[in-house]
Parts: sequence; structure tokens; C-alpha cells
Amino acid sequence: MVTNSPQVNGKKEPKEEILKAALELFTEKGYCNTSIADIRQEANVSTGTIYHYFKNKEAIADALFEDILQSLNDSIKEIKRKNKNAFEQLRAIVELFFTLTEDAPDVIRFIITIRHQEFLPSRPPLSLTQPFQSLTQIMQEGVNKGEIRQIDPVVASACFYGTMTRMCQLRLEGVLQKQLDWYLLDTWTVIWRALAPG
Amino acid sequence: MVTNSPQVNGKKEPKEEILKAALELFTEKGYCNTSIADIRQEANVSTGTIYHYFKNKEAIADALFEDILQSLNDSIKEIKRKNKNAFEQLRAIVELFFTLTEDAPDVIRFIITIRHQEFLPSRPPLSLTQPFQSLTQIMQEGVNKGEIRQIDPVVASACFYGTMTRMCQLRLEGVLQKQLDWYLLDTWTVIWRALAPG
DNA sequence: CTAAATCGAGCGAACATTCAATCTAACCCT
DNA sequence: AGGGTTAGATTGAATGTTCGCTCGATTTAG
Repeated sequence: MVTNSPQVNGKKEPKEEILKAALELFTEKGYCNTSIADIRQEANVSTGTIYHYFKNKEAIADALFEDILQSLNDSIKEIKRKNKNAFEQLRAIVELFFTLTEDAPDVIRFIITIRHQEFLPSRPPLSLTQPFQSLTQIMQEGVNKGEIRQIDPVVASACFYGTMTRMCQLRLEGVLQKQLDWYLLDTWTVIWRALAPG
Repeated sequence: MVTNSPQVNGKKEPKEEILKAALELFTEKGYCNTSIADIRQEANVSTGTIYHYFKNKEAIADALFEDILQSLNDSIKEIKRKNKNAFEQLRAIVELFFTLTEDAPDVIRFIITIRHQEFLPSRPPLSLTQPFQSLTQIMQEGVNKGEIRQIDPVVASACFYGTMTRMCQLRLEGVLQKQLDWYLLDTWTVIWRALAPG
């Protein structure tokens, strides 16, 4: 993301401030319950400035969708590059989600709890986007190479993604008192027992 | 649910019609995007009738919450009564969710995809309600009796519930072409391998 | 006859969006 | 360097619409 204004010190780019405020409010109160006035206040800009950078409210959500999916995709590509087999790749993805849940909870909320179709009807369901295709691909390759049991890759993905995100969700809802990395070993063991051959 | 009016033939109870219409609309378009006018039209009643039976829009959602959680709780109680060990109980719950997803998709949508906190702030998160407590209890007992591996019951529940609901979600999103019972065996095998001792 | 049920026009508030005015800063010409 | 020009950035009051909800009138049923 390139800054096209000379602001380097103190003050921030209004566009970034708006996106930051919107992400926080959308994930906390929901898209519908967040008004432009709320964003205006949280981002410390005027209504006009918001409409200078974004066509309308939906376009803000759309930009967030784009940004977040892009960065998730990048992270997963990086993981696939650094780790050679399915075991290591999947484990790294669980670590990524657990870390993000603690360090950038709004990002994980945006991915796993927000219902995008309700306000971004032109976007496909998340399960059809690139990072999720990558996941199924990892499963498929894992099955082909014999690292993962012979099961329908879609069931394997569901077990992996469902278990992982359920843990994130419980943490975000305040049900889990301890940080997620405390549960990492148990979570990974459970997932891998489900997928490992033999 | 007791009917307190003599309507037995043709016409339906307005209250039930309103709830049915609201469930359909809330799960399809979201609570915020559903107006009273929408419900009015779908249920074939007037605005006044809606407000005769419900204090406000939120009260409609609240009644749905109550009804659906109650019936889910009853089903799970029934399952616990009929099945004695964790293996059978959990398997029956997966069957229940898969069957409901096909036969009453709106009910499952209400349970797994709707963000209740956004419009029912006084309700606890689902994970703290009775049917979910029952689930953790089944896990705990299973661990105690040695039917389930020695793992944190919360991780076991997350694996079970996360995998199951992810399959339901993929089906509801139209990603899975085949009916869920086609995946039942694979899904259950994956879950049970994660939880079984030894 | 009466009490509950049903109706829908209308009220007021909230909201997304527009726009004319003002401000800022970079650039140009002398 | 300094004054002048301009395009982009910023402002917030005004606008039109949507929506939840009220209420007095009308119908229904026991």
C-alpha cells in the first residue's frame, strides 16, 4: 500500500484511518449498526473526506475485503514456500490464525464472523476465494503424496478449518481465558490425528 | 407451542406466520436488512398485527432465539437419553445437524451463521447456552470414562462442533453439491479419529 | 355488547449521500 | 524570493429517503 501524500510525521493518511476505524467498528458492532457518523468520529475526519476517498459505505467494506484477503493470501503463499509437506504447512496455518487472533483480532473477526454477503453481494463466499482454494489444494496434494489419509479433501479441509476457527471464535468470544498458543499443541494434535494416515 | 386461537382449518396463526417469515428473512438477508415491511408482506399480515403480537422487531428475533434453542436443547436431551456412550451421542448429534441442514436450513442458519449479539445484546453467546454446555459435558464424561482421549474438553468440543458446522456451512453456501448424508461417514470418521483413545 | 384482533396512514428519528464553500499546498512566472 | 493560480483535500450543513413504531378506526368473534 503506497502513500500518495507527503504526510510522514504525526498525522496519518485519512484513507488508512478510515479503513482502520471501519474495520474496528464493523467487527465490533456489525456493518449495519455502524453509521458513517460512527466512522467519521472514530477516524477523526469529516463526512466529506470519507466520500472523497470512497464512493459509498459499501466501498469501504469492499476495500477491507480486498486488503484482508490479499494479505491472508500472501501469508499462505509464504507458508507454502517455506514449508514443504502438508504437515508443516497446515501446522503453520494454525499458528498464523492463532497469532492473528491475539494480535489482530479484528482481522480474524472479519474473516470468520462477518457475513460479507449481507453487504457485499457481488463478492463470492469466502470458501471460493484464493486462500481457501489453496487450503483444499494442500489437502489434495497431501492425500496424493500419502501424507494425509484417503478421504474427501473437502471433509479434511472442513475438519482442519472448522476446528481451528472454532478455537479462534471461542477465544474472541471470551470463552477461553488462556491465550490461544496455550491450546496450540492440543489443537494441532487433534487435527493431525484426524488427518494422518494409518 | 400451544395455539391459543380456534383456527384449525385453512388460515394460519398470525404469530406463527410472523415468526416463520422473520426466520426466513433474517437468515436470508440478515436482521438489519429485513424491514418490518418485508415481514409484513411475507407473512401476509398488517404492521399493526405484528406489533400486536410483538413489542418490537427485536422481540421477534428474541422469540426465534428462544424457540430454536429450546428445540435444539430438547433434541439433544432426547439423544442423551437414547444413547448411552459418547460415541453414539456425538454421532447422533452430527446426524441431527446434517438432517436439519437439509430439512430446515433456516434453523441451522440461525444457529451457525447469524450474529445474535448484533441485535440481541442481552442474550449470552451461543457457546454459553444449555445445548452447548451439554456438548462439553458429553466430552467431559467421555474423557472420564476413557471413551475419549485425554485432551482438554474444550479442544475436543471445538473439533467436533467446528468440523460438523463447517460441513453444514459449506452445504448451505452451495459449495457441496451432494446432500450432507453422503458425507456423513467420512465426517464422522474424521471426528472420531481425532477423539478416540489409543 | 364487548373485548380482542386487525388494519394502514402517518409521525419522527436516523441514516447515507450530496454539494457549495473553504482551506491547503504545490507549482509557475516574473 | 514572492505573489498568483489552481487542483486537490476538507468541511459540515442540507437533502431525501427509509424505517421502526404509534394510534385511532374498523372488523371479528364469542
